[in-house]
Amino acid sequence: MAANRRPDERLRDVSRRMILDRTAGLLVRQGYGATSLRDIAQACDMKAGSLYYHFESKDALVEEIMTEGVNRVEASVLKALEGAAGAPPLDRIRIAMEVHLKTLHDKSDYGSAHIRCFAHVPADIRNRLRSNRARYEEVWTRLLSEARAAGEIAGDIDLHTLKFAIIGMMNWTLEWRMPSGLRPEQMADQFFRVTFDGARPR
Amino acid sequence: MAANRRPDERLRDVSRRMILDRTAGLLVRQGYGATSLRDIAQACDMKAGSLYYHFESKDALVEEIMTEGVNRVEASVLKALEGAAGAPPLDRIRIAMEVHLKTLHDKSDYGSAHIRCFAHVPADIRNRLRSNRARYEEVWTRLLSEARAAGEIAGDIDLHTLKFAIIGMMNWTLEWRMPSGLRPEQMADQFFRVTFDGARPR
DNA sequence: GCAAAATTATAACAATCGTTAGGTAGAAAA
DNA sequence: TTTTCTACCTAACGATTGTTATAATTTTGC
Repeated sequence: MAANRRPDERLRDVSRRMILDRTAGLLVRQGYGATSLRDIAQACDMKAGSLYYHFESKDALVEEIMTEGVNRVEASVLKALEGAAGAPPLDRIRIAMEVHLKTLHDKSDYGSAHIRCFAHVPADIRNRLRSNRARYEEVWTRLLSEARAAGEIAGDIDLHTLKFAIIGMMNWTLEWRMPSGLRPEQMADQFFRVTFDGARPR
Repeated sequence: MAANRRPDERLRDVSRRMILDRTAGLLVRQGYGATSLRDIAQACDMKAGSLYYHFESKDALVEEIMTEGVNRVEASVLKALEGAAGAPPLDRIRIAMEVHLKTLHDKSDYGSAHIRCFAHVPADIRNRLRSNRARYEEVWTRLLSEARAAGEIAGDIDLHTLKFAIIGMMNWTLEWRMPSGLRPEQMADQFFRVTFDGARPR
């Protein structure tokens, strides 16, 4: 297969990226256990054995996808926050929400694969992924701490719970099945409004 | 194995319940794909073939657990709501939150198994489970509609999004790994406060 | 165009999967 | 006691799993 590719990138890299991309899609739709190497190979127009030229094992392939899943979200959020360095804490939080949701719902499946498969992946992988998760969660811990320091969060709100509430409602959007038609920016807007202003009329 | 049992319940029922209970635990911890019938049998001090005396197939066993998962949560919530029939809409929502969280975090694993495994279970099972989910979600749709009718929810809040936000943050508590030490009632309290009053100081 | 290197295919392996048929031990019923 | 039924076991089945060694095929460098 002679795919179009820039002369400076090796076929190796193209195939490797394709395998990662398509496997991520299968992981999201079928889960870790139900996605066999033969499924993956078929999705890549290859044979199962050939995958071992690119990856040491199925688990190594899956782990790379899931690690990249968190890393992509974190990188997007951090980049957006750099662009809003001096902004008020609550604005920064709203931006982080929007970027998190946008990244989760873009056409790539890395972030979704991480969220969907985390609980079902072998224990040793899961343990290594935990540190990734923890590192990204610290971004939110920091955002919320800054908002509190600025007096923007009431004293009786537990920041730890608030962090999980925000992350939880965002990640759960992957379970939305209906044709909600809501775009990530609109979700972020609603989520921000609910979380900080409250659903009650003021 | 002659376990203690009331004379009017057959050993059949006891074993069946034990299989359901322990399989639910395995599903939560390992996922659908990684939980084999031999795993299940071992957890029940039985052999794999014997499971077919009680269940028609692995999928029938799993489906029963996951169906019961939603049904238990729904039944608990509905019962609690009956007990608070005349209460203000927002109080009823707070009660529903508390019971939902309590049921998810009690010692049985049916609800958690449903949430954890839904995305990875065979498609035909998932399709049948969808109607269960939908029926329970209607409880929340109704709760929120009543609150809006009572003027307790601001006009620019999308009820559909709010519903998923609440359910999402509650179900995501299953992913909390840390020793948060927070009891379900405290989670419910925090979630209710954030969702309806907002994290901002008033 | 030719040799070397890079990439994929082939074909099998041991292990494990869900499932089934037939057998067995013990309790209940007669 | 004898018979019947209940609950489980044994042992295997075909299919599928991740994985590997080896062979075939492209692609690249000269």
